Amino acid sequence: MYAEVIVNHQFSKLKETLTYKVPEEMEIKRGDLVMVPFGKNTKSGIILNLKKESPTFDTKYISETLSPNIFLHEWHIKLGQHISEYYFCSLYESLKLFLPKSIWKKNPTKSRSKAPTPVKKKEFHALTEDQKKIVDSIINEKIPLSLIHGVTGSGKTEVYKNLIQYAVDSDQQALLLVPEISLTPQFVKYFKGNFENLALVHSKISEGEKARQWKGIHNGEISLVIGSRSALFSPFKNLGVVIMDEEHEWTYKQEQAPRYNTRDVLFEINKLTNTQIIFGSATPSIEIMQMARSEKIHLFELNERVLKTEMPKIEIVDMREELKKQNFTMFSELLLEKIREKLDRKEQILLFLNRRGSASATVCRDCGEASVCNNCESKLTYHVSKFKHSTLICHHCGFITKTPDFCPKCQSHRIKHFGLGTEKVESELKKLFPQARIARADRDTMSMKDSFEELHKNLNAEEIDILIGTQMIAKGLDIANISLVGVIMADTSFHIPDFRASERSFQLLSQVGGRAGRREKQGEVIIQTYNPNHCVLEAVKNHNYSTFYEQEISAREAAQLPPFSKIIKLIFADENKKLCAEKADLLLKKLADENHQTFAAPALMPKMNKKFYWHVFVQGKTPESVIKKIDQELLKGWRIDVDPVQTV
DNA sequence: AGCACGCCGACT
DNA sequence: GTCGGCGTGCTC
Repeated sequence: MYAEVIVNHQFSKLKETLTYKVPEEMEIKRGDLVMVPFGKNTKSGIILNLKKESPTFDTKYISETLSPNIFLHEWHIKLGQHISEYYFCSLYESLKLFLPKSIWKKNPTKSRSKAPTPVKKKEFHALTEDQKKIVDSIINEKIPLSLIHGVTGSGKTEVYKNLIQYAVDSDQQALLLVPEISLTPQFVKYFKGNFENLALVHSKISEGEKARQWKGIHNGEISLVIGSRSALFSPFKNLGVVIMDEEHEWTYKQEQAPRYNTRDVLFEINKLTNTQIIFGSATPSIEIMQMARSEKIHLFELNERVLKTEMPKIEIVDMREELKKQNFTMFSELLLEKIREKLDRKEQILLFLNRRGSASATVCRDCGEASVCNNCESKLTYHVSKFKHSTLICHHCGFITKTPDFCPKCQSHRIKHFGLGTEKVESELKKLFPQARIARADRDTMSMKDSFEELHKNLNAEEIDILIGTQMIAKGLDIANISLVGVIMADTSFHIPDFRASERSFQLLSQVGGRAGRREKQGEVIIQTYNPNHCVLEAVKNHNYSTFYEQEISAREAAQLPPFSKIIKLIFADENKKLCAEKADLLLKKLADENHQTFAAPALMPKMNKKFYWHVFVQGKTPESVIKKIDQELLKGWRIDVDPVQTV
């Protein structure tokens, strides 16, 4: 008996599967994990097929097998094959997604499994009529793919819980996907009372624990997995339902090879296993809403908040008018007035600015020289309070330097810091409201693992009056006493030259706004901007996803952008600037195809970490066919990003 | 990517 | 004859 084994070798000339002899006494089946001799070493491999015929060349024997207990199910292999074809990676690379490194270790991990502590099941909240309708139809009509479009606070989580409960009760496994690790603890807390055999799966879990979880999920002991996108590849034995919360989040796209998109992998899982898939979001991606509107997936709407509270009242403030009123600060009169009012009423305030640091540009006022990072060719950000001395930090590579006392070019002492960031907002606020307890949440203050949970705790205990933060405070905060959200400058995300800039802005602003007035108090949102007539702001103000969607989808159709076409982005990076441009030019010439648009451009951030970046785009109905025609030699060194989430 | 193999020149 | 330098090609 011979076996075709998917081996982790990196020789492009060699086939992906190598043929090995199966020893007489060894029991092997498709999907089994084995160790095989390769050259002088032993490599790990996965059995793809078995066959009787002897090949024409010499073969070696499989040296050992990790099975029978550890193996991949048929749908894992099928999914791996799909991913490898669709995302242009090797079979081993795609199947590796299912296999934590620790699974290959021979010594069986000591089962440190705590005996499942039987918990008294918490009472389920009674579902509202709307919630119940959704749960019932998904279960009774066995709807394969659904999108729940529900406003913030409409109780999507309770719907998820009921769907998961149903799957678990019918002896199936369930998967709940969340966009970020920092959001998992609160979900775990929420679900722990009801589901004992729960595993929390994400990339930061230790290798030993991963192996233990793997076995538990594989043999069916674990019935609910909560995790980030990598949890998709848990070895479920009998998966009944997958819920993908906050469907629109970009973190669902993997940015290293294989560059898969969670949403699209779920469609494939549904095809392969009939698992029911439920997407949930208050601001669904344009792509998924288009599928819902064209009835490729079922659409459910939850338009009312469970507690019947009103949606927050949103006001747009034109900052140009503030300038005319001689107000040169970053706070409009209205925002200051509201902050005072809320502080008086002992209510909490959230201020949002999607930029950290104190100033985004440092310029010499005599010669105009600006501080630029040598590794990245981008401007350095001025930080005052991060270290003992004020510093200039590169937000791309982490380069840090002391703020110069004089201009390195002309020795002038007249150095000015322009622009603003969260750190600056914090220091200004402290001057204006010295009595208020002010906290800041951005990558500079939240380095520690559980600071987010601690922040949540402090906010709940009302130990913070004003929280200022970057997009990390936009989601996940559910604080009863927050009644005011202020967006310091909404414009930061409008002008990014990406066709999804509007969509992203809409989602971000809606999400931040949703932090206000989540309980009985009426929430208020103040959005400061220099573009008060921007169509995104209009839609955000009126909580009107539909008008935003209509506008956006027709713009996409007119420009034949996704979902009306497909984009593949090819990336080349090298320390040699000229080589990048040449490579791009060469590839572009070969890719030329009358049915597809192709173009090349340096990346928006043309140099990062000493390397220059160039992009080549292929756009059309079937861009993959154009790429498949190109010979491998030419694609050497290029990274391929199918359905890129960023096109700059 | 290593590593063996083999072909050729230099040297005891 | 034989030692070693490096170019070539193989890894089931």
